[in-house]
Amino acid sequence: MKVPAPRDEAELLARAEALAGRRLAEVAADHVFAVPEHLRRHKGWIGQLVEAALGATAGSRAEPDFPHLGVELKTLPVDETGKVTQSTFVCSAQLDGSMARTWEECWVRKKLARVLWVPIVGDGPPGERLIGTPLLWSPDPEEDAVLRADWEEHAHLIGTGQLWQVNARRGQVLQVRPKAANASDLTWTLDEEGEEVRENPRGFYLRARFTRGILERHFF
DNA sequence: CTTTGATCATAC
DNA sequence: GTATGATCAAAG
Repeated sequence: MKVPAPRDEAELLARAEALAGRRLAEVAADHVFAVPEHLRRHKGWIGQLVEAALGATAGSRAEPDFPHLGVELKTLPVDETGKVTQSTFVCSAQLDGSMARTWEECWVRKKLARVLWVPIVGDGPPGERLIGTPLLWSPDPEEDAVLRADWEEHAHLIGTGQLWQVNARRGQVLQVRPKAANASDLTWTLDEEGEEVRENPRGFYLRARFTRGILERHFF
């Protein structure tokens, strides 16, 4: 079943709400997706399935899932009580000096400007997991402020060649972690002297605490 | 139980 | 190599 792109936010949200309560195996059957026994070798399976079910324009392009709506789709793994259990990847970090200089123009802020969060309940076999109640969200002023503070700290260190000081312990809600096929995957970055050196690619992630707070504030 | 650092699949 | 989609698994 091929789903056309949603016309507007209301249609997108309505579709997502219609999926709530369904098992992933049912949704997969509708869209001719094979259901893996576990996600060990299929880590992006849930996200891709939900994209198909909602009519996202799939692909590896650097734009929102719904370009005409400016909406990004993120699945959120939660336990039976609705608590988010994992961090959420936002975007990769530009280590080569081409990173945005201000929060206003950075990728993190653009990506998080409008997000459709779709909770996925359970950690058992993927097909048995349930789709939860979706939430169409934008950061409120407090959330934007804390994200900005974290981003500016990371951006400053990366921009001044101090990547070695950046690890996952930094950032209240936005952290920087490896993002690669494996630890031997290297990209170029600049050290403190401006010399090109090889480093592991990194990405920006939202701590589970942050996304947990978003769901709690809206549903409890 | 939670978090950090590492890893998996796929398209281009 | 870059991007998309994330979860795994060891360590705290």
